[in-house]
Amino acid sequence: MAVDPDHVLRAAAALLTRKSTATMDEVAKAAGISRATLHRHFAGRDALVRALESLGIAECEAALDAARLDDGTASEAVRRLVGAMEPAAGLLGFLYTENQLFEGEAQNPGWTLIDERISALFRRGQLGGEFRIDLTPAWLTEALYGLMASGAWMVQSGKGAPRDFQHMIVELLLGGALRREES
Amino acid sequence: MAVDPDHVLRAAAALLTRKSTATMDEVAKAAGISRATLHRHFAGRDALVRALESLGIAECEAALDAARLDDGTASEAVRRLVGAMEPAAGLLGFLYTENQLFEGEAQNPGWTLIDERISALFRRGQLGGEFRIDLTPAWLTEALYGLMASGAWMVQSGKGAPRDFQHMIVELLLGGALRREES
DNA sequence: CCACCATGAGACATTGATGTCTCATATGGA
DNA sequence: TCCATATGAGACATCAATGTCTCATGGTGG
Repeated sequence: MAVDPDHVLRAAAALLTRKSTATMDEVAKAAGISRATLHRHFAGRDALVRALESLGIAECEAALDAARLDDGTASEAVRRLVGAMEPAAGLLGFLYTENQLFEGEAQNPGWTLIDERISALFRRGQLGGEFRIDLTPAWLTEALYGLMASGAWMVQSGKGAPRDFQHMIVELLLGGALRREES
Repeated sequence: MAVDPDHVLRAAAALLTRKSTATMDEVAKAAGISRATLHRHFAGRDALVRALESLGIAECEAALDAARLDDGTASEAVRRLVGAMEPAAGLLGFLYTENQLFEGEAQNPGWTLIDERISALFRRGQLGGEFRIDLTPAWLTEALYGLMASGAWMVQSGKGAPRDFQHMIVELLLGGALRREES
């Protein structure tokens, strides 16, 4: 009888990931509940998006924890991170574009934390001589987001296989497109 | 007296790039004309977006032509392409996200042409032994879009300098984050 | 079995954007 | 100068989404 708010959020995320302009009615249908009930749990579209943002932040942090960014080489950590974030990639893409609208409003500080943890990973790789130093950690972080969004889009549109997601992103992000002799 | 439709389009592109949900009223104000006049030139929001899409396609094709993708090494061609597309990167980012809404409707065939030209460039690099072959041209193309969108976002939000745009994208796309002995 | 409570369905007003219309004005050309 | 045309300003109806409300229902716990 009782609606599971988490299930509703996941359904909303799945729908809004594909169609970011879906109405509350469509979200409710996607979650298998009525619009009235949806509105009882989330006071409005803003509240829903904020809840999705919190969910996205939580999943990112869980992925960051699971990836153990301080263990092993930075490259291995990046690979683990991409793999751990794959399930949340679609949601991340939605929030990534959606947050550009919140111009005036303050950005959720959770993102800053996440940015800093990922930037720290790239910085660790640079200090350890593993990563090149002419690309800033901030850019590498942003590029990781962009590549994950592109990867999620490719998988979602059927242009790429889900099993290639991690490989595509990590290989391009770390190795680049150029063919190397040594490898 | 006569309104320059191209000027209106550029103003609309500049605004919608920053705020993709801007109303027709805001677009009109940004272009310095009244909403009535805006509506006289573009029969509605759909028509406006379609016109922007045509503009984006035209600018992309112009950039592709200017970059002379068949000349020199593929790497050099990629570098020229990114530089040539930089002015249109913001508009591209807008259309890239906006077009995800056109689910049912057919995608403008112009994009397919552009995709194919860029894919062909990456394929040329692979056949010439310049690019690695474990990353598909389709993925490299998509990644290029994603990185350009991220780069445009960084520049636009003030987190990155415009003069670094081309370098950031090309170096990451081609060389990757890993430090190389040979270079 | 009964009371309770969450839900579903739908009506309703509100809001914001849109598209259309009219009219006054100003600009440019004949 | 005079006319044609494009524009600006604003009124107006329409539409879609939203938020709120009521009421009936069905499942659950006591």
